[in-house]
Formats: sequence, structure tokens, C-alpha cells
Amino acid sequence: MMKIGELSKVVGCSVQTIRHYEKEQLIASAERSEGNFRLYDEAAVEQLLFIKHCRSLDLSLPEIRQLLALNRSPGAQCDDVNRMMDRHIEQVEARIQELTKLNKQLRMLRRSCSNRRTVEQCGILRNLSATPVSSG
Amino acid sequence: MMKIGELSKVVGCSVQTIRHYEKEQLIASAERSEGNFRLYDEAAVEQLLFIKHCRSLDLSLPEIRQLLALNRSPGAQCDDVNRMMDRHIEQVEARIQELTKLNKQLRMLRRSCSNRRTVEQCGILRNLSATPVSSG
DNA sequence: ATAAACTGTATAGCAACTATAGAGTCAATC
DNA sequence: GATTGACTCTATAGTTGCTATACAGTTTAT
Repeated sequence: MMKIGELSKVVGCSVQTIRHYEKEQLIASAERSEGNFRLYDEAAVEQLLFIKHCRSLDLSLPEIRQLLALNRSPGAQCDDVNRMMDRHIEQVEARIQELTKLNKQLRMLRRSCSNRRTVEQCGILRNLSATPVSSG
Repeated sequence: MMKIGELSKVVGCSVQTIRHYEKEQLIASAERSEGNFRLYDEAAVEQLLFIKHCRSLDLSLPEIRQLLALNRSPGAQCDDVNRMMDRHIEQVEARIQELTKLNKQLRMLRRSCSNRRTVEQCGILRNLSATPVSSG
């Protein structure tokens, strides 16, 4: 059994994050030592790694909670998992599209000013004051 | 002179947002009527549109505050504006790269499970329990 | 006079942590 | 046995850019 500091090093996330996950019910309340310190076993390590992996894929804490729940009922159909992943992929792709469009607008705006001008002549500021650039 | 509700309709942002911008010092404290209502003129409309345009480009409120300050000193060099834009563009492009990588991983993961399996057989959950997918 | 619509301030909530304060616990050293 | 240092505990505030709510006051229309 290890204390929270060791667990934090093993899985590579901060002590506060672990306590946060406990409060958010992503991991069960840990056993406590006589002195009220949290105690963890190998199962806790695995679960935290699972969560960490999900987070690296930008899954939200509620989504992860749902996955963990599904994981606990192995006989259930996994359609829910698939639906969640599909929705998540859609969101990521939508965000990429948004940012790509944004990037074009920013580059266009940036081209409207070279250095060494005064603010008064600055094409960027002038353009920002005008009507928003069209999306084309 | 118009009240905050009218301004909100004219520029297309919520009343709370306008009050929020005032608190954050993006716009000056508005004049008040006898009954303590905020009163705005055309200049306020223009400034809010400027802010709205910047926000549509995902500039942060501190960045916008800085641009507004520069706008007020028209003789200054606009290098700062250019630097800010460059940094911002870099950030957006970095985020696009991150999300693109993420998207690949998610799609790979999604392919590991088709519908109608049980959770126990679900490739997604199995993969999430394993070591994080490599970036390649 | 009254009701509806608007405005005011203050406060909490979102997401997923991070940082801080102040107190208690534990192991090692003097 | 006292002290030091490293660790842990809880509770709370801060991050970002709003949004939503509660409750009170103002204005406008009927």
C-alpha cells in the first residue's frame, strides 16, 4: 500500500489531481491509515492510468466516469462506448475546422501590417475596427 | 444615448457580457442616468464591435485590453501588435496540430470496436486500459 | 395604481485542475 | 524527548470568459 505522494509519482499526475478525482467520484474513496492518510494499491494505479489515458484523448471527466461504469458491467453491450467515441471524434473534428478557419483569418489580418509602422497606420488595428472579415 | 439592453441588441452580445467587459476594464465605466442606468453612445458601439471582432479571432481579454491601449496611442510603433498576432497565430497552429494528432488516435481507437459487442470484448475499453497509444 | 419589462449589484456555476493557508502526521536526527 | 523536514489533511480561492440566478430598484405602459 502506498501513500498519495508515491501514487502521484508512479502514475505521473499531481497529488491534488488524485484528490480531485476522488472528490469527483472517478476513483473510489481510498482506505485510510491510522493517521488518516490515503492508502492505495495496484488496482488504484491501473485505474488512474486508465483515467490519464482517457484525459490524454481529451475525454471529459463525466465521459470517463461513464466509461468506468461500463467497464464495471462487462456483460453490457458496448454501443454506448462507441456512441461516445463517435460524438467525441465529431467534436474534435469540428474544433479543428473552426481553428483552421480562424487561422486563415489571422494570417490574412497579420499580412495587413508589416513592422515599423505606427499604430495609426497599422493595418491590423484598422481591420479589427472594421466589419469582421468574411469567412471566405 | 441608449441603455444597456439596446446596446446589447445593436452589437449582438448579452447584457451581462457588456457589464462583464466594464468590470474587466475593456470598456470605460459608462455614464449613468438619474436612476443609475448605464448610458452609451456610438463610440461605445464601435468599441464593443472591435472587442467582438477580436473575440471572434479568439484573442483573450488581456490581449484585447492591450490592443485597445495601443489604439489610444496612435503615434506608437505597432511592433507590439505584430508580436501579439504572431504569438497568437503560433498558439492556434499548435492547437490544430495537437487536435489533429488526437483525432488520429481517436479514430484508431474507434476502429478497434464495432457495435454489438459486449463491454468485455470491447476493443476500445481494452485499449484504454493498456498503455497509451504511441504518437506515430 | 399596478403590472410588465428593464436595470442594478452581488454571487455562484462551468471544466479541470492548480495554488495556497493552516493544521496534523511521521521518520529521522540531536 | 524535542525538533526538524517531508509529507499529508481539509478547505478555499484562482484560472477563463462568460452565463445564470436572486433580489431589489426603475421605467414605461395600461
